Amino acid sequence: MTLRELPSILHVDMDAFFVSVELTVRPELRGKPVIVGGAGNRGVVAAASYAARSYGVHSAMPSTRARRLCPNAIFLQGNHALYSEVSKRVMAIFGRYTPEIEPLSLDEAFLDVGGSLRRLGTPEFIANQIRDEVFAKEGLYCSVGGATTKFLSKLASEAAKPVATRSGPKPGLGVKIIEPGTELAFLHPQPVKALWGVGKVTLDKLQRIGVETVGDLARLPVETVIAGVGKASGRHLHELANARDPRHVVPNVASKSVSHEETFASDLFDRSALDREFVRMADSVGSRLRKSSTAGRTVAIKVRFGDFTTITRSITVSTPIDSGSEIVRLAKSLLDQVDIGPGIRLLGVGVQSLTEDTTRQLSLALDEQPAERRSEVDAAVDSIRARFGAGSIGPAVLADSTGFRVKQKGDQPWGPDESGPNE
DNA sequence: TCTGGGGTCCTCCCACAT
DNA sequence: TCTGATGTGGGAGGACCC
Repeated sequence: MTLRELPSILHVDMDAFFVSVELTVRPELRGKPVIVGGAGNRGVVAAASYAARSYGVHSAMPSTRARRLCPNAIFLQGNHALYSEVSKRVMAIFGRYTPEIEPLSLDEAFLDVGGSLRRLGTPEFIANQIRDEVFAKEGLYCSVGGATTKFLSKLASEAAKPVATRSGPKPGLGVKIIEPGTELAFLHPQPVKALWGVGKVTLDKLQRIGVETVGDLARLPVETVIAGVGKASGRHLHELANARDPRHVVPNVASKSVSHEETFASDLFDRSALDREFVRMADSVGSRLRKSSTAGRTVAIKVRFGDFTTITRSITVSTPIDSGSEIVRLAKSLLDQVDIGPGIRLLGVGVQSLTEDTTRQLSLALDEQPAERRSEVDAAVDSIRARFGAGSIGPAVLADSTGFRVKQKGDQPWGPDESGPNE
């Protein structure tokens, strides 16, 4: 086998990442059922220790249910900034093995080590080195999968993970490499739910045409799959089921949107309260856009009512914007068209159609602050925050006795706490 | 059971331009 | 000038991912 044919795409997945990071700073919780997530009635589980998982708790589960399943679970609110910092250090470790890194989230990434094989050794050797180094430097375990395609390497890392059983966690392989020629033997017995892109709805559709395993799907004519689940998804899933996945590892993928949304501890009925939330969220979105030197032309709002029905409204303008006040103005105009009578459970605002062109439109409206003046103000605010912290300055409407209650990414990541409405 | 937050991508519909 | 086909962009909703 030549170097080119080796399974050089690795997928590295941290094991129970958020919980494991917490345990490095709170070792007294080791072995206990620990849950990172929203502890309030509207919260969800973001990560569960293997001890908690043995009670049936898993991520994305409503916290109320998790508490019922595991009454002695220890809930931690989570520390997004810390996880983000640890994640950066872990990614830097990956960088010692290859520059071709595509992070998927804080706790997982694809690595193409094809260019490092001659220097460092086989994919399996590199995978083991990465595991050892991450554990030695950060005290965290990860599972690594290797294959000739991204999708298979992801499935392989899944197969290498520890498993929670009633009698406690069972260690996994740690590293699983799918050798060329054995792909279909590995893939076809798996449940079709294992395919990337098969969720509840698609699973129902596939089951209706008699598909239970990946092998079942692979053996069907592609036209049958397309008739069952639609064109794009049908073609894509059929390719994956036959172990064909041409996607490459792409480092530095630019974001396509920036948004902030929040579920309130109790539904809001008051438009002025919702407007204040918009100011807070838009301030955060604008600040993140400017930090990444991007701006966007489309402002979208998301509204979820008390009965969980969700609507979105959006508006596209001719010139990219990155200023909180402009985002608020457009978001409010969108919300004005919505009947808030039933009560609002969640409110969100985001900016899409991002571009690096932050050229500003000169304002023609007499009652508005000119755009060029606004950008000077934003720049001043950004530099004050960089020096004195996020809460040192903000829109006047957000001021209280303790400073400015500005929003930052990950402030309230897994639902509102128990302390009542977010006011 | 009762459902978070931050994203991406797809589909459908509509308006408009060619 | 009218009509239909086609492409494109915007808007909305939904599925899915971690």
